[in-house]
Amino acid sequence: MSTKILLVEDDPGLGFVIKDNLTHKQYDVTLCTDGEEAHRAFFDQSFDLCILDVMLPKKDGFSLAQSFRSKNKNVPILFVTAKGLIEDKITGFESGGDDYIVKPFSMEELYCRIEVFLRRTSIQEGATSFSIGSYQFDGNSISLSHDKGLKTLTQKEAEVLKLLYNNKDRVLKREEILKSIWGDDDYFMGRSLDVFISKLRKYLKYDPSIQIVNYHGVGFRLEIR
Amino acid sequence: MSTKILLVEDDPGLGFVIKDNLTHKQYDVTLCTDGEEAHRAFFDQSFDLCILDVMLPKKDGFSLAQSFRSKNKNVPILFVTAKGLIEDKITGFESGGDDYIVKPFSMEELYCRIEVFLRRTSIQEGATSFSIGSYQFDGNSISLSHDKGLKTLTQKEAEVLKLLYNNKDRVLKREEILKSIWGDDDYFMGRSLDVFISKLRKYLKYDPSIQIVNYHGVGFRLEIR
DNA sequence: ATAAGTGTTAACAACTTGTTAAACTTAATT
DNA sequence: AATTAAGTTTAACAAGTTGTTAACACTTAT
Repeated sequence: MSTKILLVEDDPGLGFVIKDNLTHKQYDVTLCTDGEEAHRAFFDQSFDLCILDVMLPKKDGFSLAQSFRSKNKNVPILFVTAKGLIEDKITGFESGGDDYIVKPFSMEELYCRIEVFLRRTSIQEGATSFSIGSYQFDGNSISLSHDKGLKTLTQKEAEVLKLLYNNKDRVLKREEILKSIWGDDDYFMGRSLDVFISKLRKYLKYDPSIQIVNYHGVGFRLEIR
Repeated sequence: MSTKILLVEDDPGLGFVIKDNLTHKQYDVTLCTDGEEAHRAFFDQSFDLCILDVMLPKKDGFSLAQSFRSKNKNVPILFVTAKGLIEDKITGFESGGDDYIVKPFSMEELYCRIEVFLRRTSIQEGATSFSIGSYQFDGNSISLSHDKGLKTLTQKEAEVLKLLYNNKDRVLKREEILKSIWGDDDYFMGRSLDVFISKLRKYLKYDPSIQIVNYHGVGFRLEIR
């Protein structure tokens, strides 16, 4: 299934060009030319990514984004802005995963941004329930079950475990984990992460084929043999 | 070690302001006011990112970028352009990882771009893997594998090996290696480098067609026959 | 022949990580 | 409003890893 993109752009010419280009790149693009139409589309369907022009006729991109968030806290939103009303608002909004692009931009640039953006968020998403060795993680009750018993994880324990699981094929840099879960990266957050790794190892100790391996000075990798 | 940025901007006032701002953000900025100076700096040291004004007195930003690429095919370059000569040329250049920013821009915006940019390239970098003779280097787990076994390298060992590999067609000056990996160049760092070369040779000894050759008084070159 | 540059090893200092426990924060309950 | 409880962060210390330095042997250039 292809990636669904909601594109909101009031200039019909530009909107068409962008949609056309992205469609050729195999994205499934829905184009809306005003805020209300976009609102309906968003609450009607589900999208992997939204591209919002900040300056729209009735409802501006920011308030639109705000209402999107009430349905889905995680949709990545890429704002399109003209020079001028840039950062103050954008950085203020900054719902974590969002990004922006300044007009005029090339299609190539837009395409790059989208790719980077989707990769970034897909890393975080991934499966919500999964089996890991002889354990079973249920993303709904955020609990780990095993013959030996069931342990309900805390929110953060679950986030760390999910992130590790969704990247079990590679080494996650400490910085990546911290930015992704703690939102920032300082010495104490780093120590906090170590505490969580320590806890997770304890929870997972009944299956020695599961190892959270440290790469000194780099980060961690979940290995399941 | 902080991120090294080469900033090329002919307007001394603007150049100073940008440098000053970025310096406060903990970047290590080298400012050049013309193309020739920039060229020297680039071939003398090594940078994590270049910010090039497109309109420069003698040599314009694009041809400068082209010559930068002859030394290093991977440096991310952020072009600064004035309104007008934007996309056609830029998209034409399109060396993959490059980006551009339109004047006038705010420091905040520049800062955002740099961050996104560096994050993008650092994610790609980590995954650098290559085969070297009968060895395989995995940039993710920073390990060297061979029939004879697997050796996980340290961060610095991996950095030195990667640098050598990426420049296997030429002699790397000691100074270049030191500035690039140690960030500076003094007697003891030089001795430290020798220790690392020694270690790498030991790790690579099972394939005699791989040689780290010393060029007396100059530097090293990785040769794979 | 001499001085400067390089190869190698090993000891030590600096830093990173693992772990436990105490301190703090927040939200719910009495 | 005070008490409890759960979750997270900070502190402390032990253990492990890495980078630098010093020392000495060897090589290259003058």
